[in-house]
Amino acid sequence: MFFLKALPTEAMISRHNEDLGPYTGAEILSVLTDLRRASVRIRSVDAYFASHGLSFLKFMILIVIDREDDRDWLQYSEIADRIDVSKPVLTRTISALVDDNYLDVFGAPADKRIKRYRLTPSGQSKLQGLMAGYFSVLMSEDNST
Amino acid sequence: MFFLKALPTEAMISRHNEDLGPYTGAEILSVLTDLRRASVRIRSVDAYFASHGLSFLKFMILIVIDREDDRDWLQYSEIADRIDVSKPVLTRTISALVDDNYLDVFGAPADKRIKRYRLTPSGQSKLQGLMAGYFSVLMSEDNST
DNA sequence: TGTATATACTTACCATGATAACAAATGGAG
DNA sequence: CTCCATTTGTTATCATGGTAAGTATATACA
Repeated sequence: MFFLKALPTEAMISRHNEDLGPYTGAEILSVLTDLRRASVRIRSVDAYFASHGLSFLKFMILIVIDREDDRDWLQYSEIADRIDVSKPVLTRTISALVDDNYLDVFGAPADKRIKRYRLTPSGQSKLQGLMAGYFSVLMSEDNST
Repeated sequence: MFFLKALPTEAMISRHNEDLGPYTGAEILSVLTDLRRASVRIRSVDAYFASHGLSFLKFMILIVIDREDDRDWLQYSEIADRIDVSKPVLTRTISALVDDNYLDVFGAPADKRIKRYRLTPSGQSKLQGLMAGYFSVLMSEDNST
């Protein structure tokens, strides 16, 4: 995600008077400000995971498996149910995690279509090593600009 | 941007006690909730522009040129100064806008390196036609999920 | 039992973001 | 004037998001 470096002023927004509908320039500016703040935060988080050889999505996949209480695995469709990303992207990203030895695949005895995934020891320690930094980056206010 | 369909509960977060640093589970959940809301909003905005044959970035480029008070054009480096996107992406996206006849290119007499861009009449009317819907989509709360 | 439908996951292809490295033109120091 | 640093914008290549359509297996029902 990218964004405007300088948000419009309230005056600039209000110039579009005819198009504002029921909203005031101040309300719109407030939403834009929130969006920009979020987009900066998302960038920091992405950069954090990239600097550790992962992506946010890869981290998400690891964490939803790890988070499961009664089992140490999830199958593809369960991961898809928990993360709002397209299936082809999920397939590709899970494959990369398997290639990197963070996940193990195994089948379901009763249904040959199903693939199940479990964290490897390497995946577990990778995930543990990322958590503190993740919370720290997630919560840190933007200092750039 | 994608995101978790169901955010972690505060209890799940608090389970990472050792890694939370100075933050409480509730504070972290609040930031995650904001991020998720922003990511949903960004998706709506992207979908709005996509349904009109543009992208948010293309819209941004048009609007920063349109917004200029004293001139009806900006040169490449000025656009780059106003939008926080990489230069190759900007080059590619501006080219697409020129190909679609929303922008005109012209040179600077004194410096052969410079390229300047101006909205075509088609670009102007496209932009005008998008504003009301943009504000509406931007401000609408999420109804899905 | 055999055929249609549904489920689980993949393949092919495209859009749009990034970085690294480059070419062309300008401008300043000697 | 010449050479070097700077400015302006592009090319090449990759990462990661999406949709449409496909394969393989399971299931339902006549």
